[in-house]
This record gives sequence, C-alpha cells and structure tokens, in this order.
Amino acid sequence: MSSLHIYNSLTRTKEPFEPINPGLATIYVCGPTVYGHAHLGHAKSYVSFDVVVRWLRHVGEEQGYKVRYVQNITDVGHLTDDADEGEDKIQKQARQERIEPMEVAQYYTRSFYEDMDRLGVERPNIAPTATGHIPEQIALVERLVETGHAYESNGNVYFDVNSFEGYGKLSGRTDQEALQSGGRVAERSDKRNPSDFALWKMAEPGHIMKWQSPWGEGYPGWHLECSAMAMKYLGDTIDIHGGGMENKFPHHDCEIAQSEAATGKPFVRYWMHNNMVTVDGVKMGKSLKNFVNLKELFGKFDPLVIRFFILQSHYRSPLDFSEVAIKASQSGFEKLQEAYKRLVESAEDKGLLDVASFEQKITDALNDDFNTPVAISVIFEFVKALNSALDKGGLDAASKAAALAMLDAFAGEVLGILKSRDELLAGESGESAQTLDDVMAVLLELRKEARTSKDFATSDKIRDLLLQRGIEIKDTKEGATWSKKKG
RNA sequence: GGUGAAGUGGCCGAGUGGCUAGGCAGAGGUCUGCAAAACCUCGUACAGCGGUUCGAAUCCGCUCUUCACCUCCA
Repeated sequence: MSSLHIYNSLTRTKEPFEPINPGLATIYVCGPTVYGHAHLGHAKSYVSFDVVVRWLRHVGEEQGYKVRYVQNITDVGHLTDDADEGEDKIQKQARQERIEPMEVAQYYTRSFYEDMDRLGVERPNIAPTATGHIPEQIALVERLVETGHAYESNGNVYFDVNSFEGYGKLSGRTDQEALQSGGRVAERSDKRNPSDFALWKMAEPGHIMKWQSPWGEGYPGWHLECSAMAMKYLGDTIDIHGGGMENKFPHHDCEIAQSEAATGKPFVRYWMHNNMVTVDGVKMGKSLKNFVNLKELFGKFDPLVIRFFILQSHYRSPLDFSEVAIKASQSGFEKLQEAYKRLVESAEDKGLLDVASFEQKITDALNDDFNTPVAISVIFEFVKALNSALDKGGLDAASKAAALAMLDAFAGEVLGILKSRDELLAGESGESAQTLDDVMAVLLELRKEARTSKDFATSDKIRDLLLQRGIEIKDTKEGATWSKKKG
C-alpha cells in the first residue's frame, strides 16, 4: 500500500501528506487575473490542480478528511511593473474597451469559468475576489505596520524585507545584497530597501479602482490578496498552496513573508508549483504573441482531448504544445472512449478480468505526487486487457461490474478523461436522437440484407455515404454498430 | 551575472542503479467479402566525455545545448 506523497517546492523533496487539522485538508491556488480570455497555460494549471483536488478528495474519503479548495479571482490592482510604474492591467483593458473596470473583470471571469467548465475543471469551494476583500487586506497591512514589519511612506505602505528572516527561501533568492548589486535602474526613494515590496499603493490621479484606507485613497499591493483571503478562509497555516512556477519569486516569497510576519506561524506546509506551457519549444508570452487561446482551441479539439493531453505529462514538467502532439493524444483519447463504450454495451459471459491489480497501480501512481501520466499508462494497459477479454467473448457479471467501477472511478471521477455514458452511447438526447436511432436501424438492416445476399456494392455504398456525413459503421461479431465521428 | 529546471527511440512523454512505461505514427500477422476497430509480434532509446559500481539512461565530475525566473504572466 502506498500513501500520498507531495513534492514540496520549499524543501525540494517529496513528503508524505497529512492535513494539519484532522478532518479538513486546505488548499489554495493562485487564480487568474481576469483581463483577457484564458489560454492553454491556464488550462494546464487548473486542470492539474483539479486532479490534485479530486485525488485529495478520493484519499480523504478513506482517511476521513474533507477538502476545502480556495482559488481567487484577481479583479484589481496589479501594476504592469514592479518599479511602481505602469497601469493597472484591468483598468487598461477597460480604457481600451471603453467600459467599467468591473465590467472587464466580470466579463472575463465568466469567460474563464466557461472554459474551465468545458475542460471538466470542478469549481473551487470558494472563489473570493480581491475587490470583495479590501477590508481584510487593509487589516493585514495594519497588523504588519503595528508589528514593525511594514512602514508608511507618502501614502504607500511597504513591507520591510529586512524585518523578516528568511525572505526568499522559497525561490532560493536569499541574498538580498547580491540581488541588489546588479539591480534595476533608478530606485524609488520611498522604499528603505530596494527589495521591499508594496502592500498598499496610493492612488495616483486618474486611477479608477481605489479605496479609502488609513493611508489615504489607494489600492492593495499585488501580493496581498492571496495572503489575506487564504488566511481568512483556510486559517493561518494552510496545507497546500499551488501556483505557477513563475510566481515563486517574487509573488510567493512575498506571500510567505507578509503572512508569517503577521501571524508568527508557518503560512504553507506544502508548496506546489506547476510548470509552463511552451509552444514549439518556447514559452507562451505576451510579447511573443504565441498565446493559445482556449476558445479557439476548442473549435479544433474536444476540450476533454485537451485535458487528456495535459494530463499525459506531469504537472512539474513543461508541456510543449503542437497540433501534431494533440492529434496523437486525440487518437489515444478516442481509443479509451471506445473501450469504455464497448464495455458498457458488452454482453455478459464467463470471462474474468483482474481489475484490482490495475486499481492498485493507478493508486500508487497518483499517490506518488499525482503522477497522472503513469496513471494513464496503466489505464491503457487495462484497456488492452479489457479488449483482449472482450475479443474472447465477454466478462462475467462481477468482472464487468468491477471494470466499470474502476473506469468510472479513476478515468472518470479522478482524472476526468471519460465522456459521460449518455454522451458516448446516444451522442445526443431528445427526439432528434431517437429519430436518428430509428433511421440508422433501418439503414443497418438494409445493409445487412445486402451483405447476406453478397451485394457488397450496395453495402459499401451505404457505409461510404454515411462516412461522408460523419457516421462511421463498424462490423463486429455482434453485428454492425455506428457512431458519429468528429472532424 | 544570480536562482532553478531539463536534454529519452520517427513524434509526444514517464521512469531513475539490474526487471517491457504508455500513447501516436510505422512494419508483419489474426479476424473480416472488403474496410474500420480490436488483439498478437516487431524498434532495443536515454546529449557528449570521463569516473564510481559486479552492473548506469538512472549516482559523481566536466563539457555542450535548451528552457524558466530575477519586470506583469498559470
């Protein structure tokens, strides 16, 4: 038997996982800044953490804990630049679209969830917004000022990095002197130390999104919301904090500093960082204009194929995107769906299938730092064994039930790479589907008669004409079957 | 310059001291009127150079290359 181990970015080792509070595992994942449509990078991140959460829930059921998953929506505040310059990204987008900043945030929030839903990403238990938690953020800043970890300067409040021992321990950037020597140009005089970061910013003229605070009108600094909201909903010490690798520094190191300085307690027990998506070997980036927009991608590929593609690599590995690679995944994905469909429709016989050993291997893989590629490889080994058994006849009632339960649990509930039975079997629902079924039954009957009388010209014609219209016929031992085929 | 990650068969992508990852593509075969699907068989890969070891793709050193972060980014 294996137990869940998680690779902790802070210690750079795999550690056994147990929630700090019995009965509840807490996880916080950095959410999107909603000023544009989601792209493949978002998909990789949130699909990966979706499986993390699903597996935690699975394990938690046996271990007796529930999971609370918080993922924020950043709808305000970040500058485009840490040198205290630039414009709020949401405000900028609002100006370009000539709408209210909050309109921008709401529009892209909806767009984000729409895409995530299609990818089968389950919604977090709590999805707090930064603008909805300004008082909590101000309170945190006040606490840091009171305890001497932060100072006010001309309406801005900065975190005093020198007041917190171990700043930079997550990213390994602990030597502030060395960091500064090669540092940026013109340092702001407001800061005592160039590494100090903003907790609260005074609103400059023309800034729309601003709030009243003890330091005047302003807006929160760009690391603050995660600390404030994570601690509000999950407690001073949370079990797991996830995010993209590029956020290790400065974002997560700043979160650690401001949270631990405020509470005197460890902020996060397990840090998890997922790797980047590259396109033809280079990272997707705004300046490179090589973003893969999800809505566009969904036009070419089933969202579940994208999910499957993502889970075929490990979350800590970079994922290189190319259409060739996704097409290869699509073939594999369809093979899995076909096998599942075949199992559901199969007649019972006497065949046996040892399902338990596959279940154990999948469990071991997922327990080993959520190794989804290995889990999927085991599922394919299982598919092979399953098809082999079905070729020889059918499974007995117990084996069939076990096989279905296994696929439903692991491929379905945990990995989320199985289409629903309704979708697989009917394709559509309602009257038109019923009509289609009836018409197809007639066509298959006619074709069967043609084949019986060796009129292969007619039988092939029926098959070819249907294929042209996206319906594929397969002759099996049990008779002909049909299915709709995409693209 | 600093901090990390990584280089695996035609492609994608796991693994990490000795035992076939898996998927896609390809070759041959079984089945089939044919086709499709499925199944069986087949590739003997781990950047290079040294070293440790009975044994290394897996550990150590060096070299080369790539990527990320150090400015917003999942």
